[in-house]
Amino acid sequence: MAERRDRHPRSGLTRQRIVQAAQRRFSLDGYERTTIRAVAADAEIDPSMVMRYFGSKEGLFAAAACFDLKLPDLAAIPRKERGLRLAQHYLRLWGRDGQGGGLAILLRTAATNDGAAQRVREVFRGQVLPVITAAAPDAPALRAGLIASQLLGVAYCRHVVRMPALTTLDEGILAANLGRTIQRYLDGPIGGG
Amino acid sequence: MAERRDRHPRSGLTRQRIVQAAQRRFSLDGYERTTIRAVAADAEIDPSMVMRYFGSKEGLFAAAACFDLKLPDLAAIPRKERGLRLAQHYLRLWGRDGQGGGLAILLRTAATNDGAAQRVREVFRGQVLPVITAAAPDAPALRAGLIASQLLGVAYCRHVVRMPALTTLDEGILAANLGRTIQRYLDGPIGGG
DNA sequence: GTCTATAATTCGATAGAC
DNA sequence: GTCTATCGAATTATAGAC
Repeated sequence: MAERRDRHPRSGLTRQRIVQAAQRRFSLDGYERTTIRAVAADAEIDPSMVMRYFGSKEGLFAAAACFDLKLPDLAAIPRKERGLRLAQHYLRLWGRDGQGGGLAILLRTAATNDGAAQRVREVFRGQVLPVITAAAPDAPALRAGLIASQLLGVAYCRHVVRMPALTTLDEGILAANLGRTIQRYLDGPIGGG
Repeated sequence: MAERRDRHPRSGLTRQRIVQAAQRRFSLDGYERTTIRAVAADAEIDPSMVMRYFGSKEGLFAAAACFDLKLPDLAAIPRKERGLRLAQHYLRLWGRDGQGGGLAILLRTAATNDGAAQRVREVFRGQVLPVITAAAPDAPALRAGLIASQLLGVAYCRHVVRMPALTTLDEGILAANLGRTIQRYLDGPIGGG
């Protein structure tokens, strides 16, 4: 169904370019400052085409903001290495472009858009929590919440606020420190004492 | 100079009410979604008064977003208690209203406003970094950066995204876990190994 | 499928009466 | 000091020609 080039151009390519441009804009500017006009200009098509394909600005955002953390199965990783591996996976996910394959969209947009904040909660509940629960059946929500707070905080400092103390940091050193923290959140003592 | 009530009302009270309303709006809605009209409505005055007092929307934001972390002097705290004390101080700063005495303004607004992001960097450089440097002269920027990432991440998850895993959490347990993490970021091994 | 033109809002900012 | 009225610009969204 994706092979036919006769008759209608099938619009798949245009749609893809709009989504890519939208991801760039949303991740750099957030929801309200991103305009359909700017997205259309980036995609080199007419603004009204965006409306035709996605109905509204919210529809465009929904199409641009579906993401997958691709978290590894912790059961397949030696117990003592899980923290470091999670940290490395997370940092690699963000890559060097600072967009995190689109993760910056949620991180930035969730600050002012309720729909995006809900998406972040869904990603946590649907992707992070199950993985942590499988590895640490006791108090998984607490452990997962602590891990999420540390990892989201790192992304916030590096890619949203762009603190020099974090952006100029060697990624190996950062991974090692985050790894130790996450390791303790994973299997360390967690109770009130 | 604050005693005279004759002649002009001196405007101090009106100004104060505008700033309070602006802090509420900015912290709840972020920068772009906050309108001067809405701030004026909350303050129960005319929108044009906001312009008269603060010149522009940016001027209003600048007046509403000057904050002080009031960090304690770590030298006066026993070495082993510093992490926990910092965590407790930070959580208390946010209080139970979830606005953090205005801290939510920066946290939320920095996501889409460059000026606010710069403010956050200044708060880090001017308030956090010096305190950490005094307590941990080796690699203070790295240690301070890690601490900031964990604490900003907690605030982001609790008060911006409102993750249930963090919002329903007992504050004592949260403080204990953050305290241990910060303590290691403060005086633990930090290098690449 | 693509683009032009424009409707309908909304907002920041200004001018000026009182 | 305070408020009414309004300008000018920008935005989302729609209607319709090609």
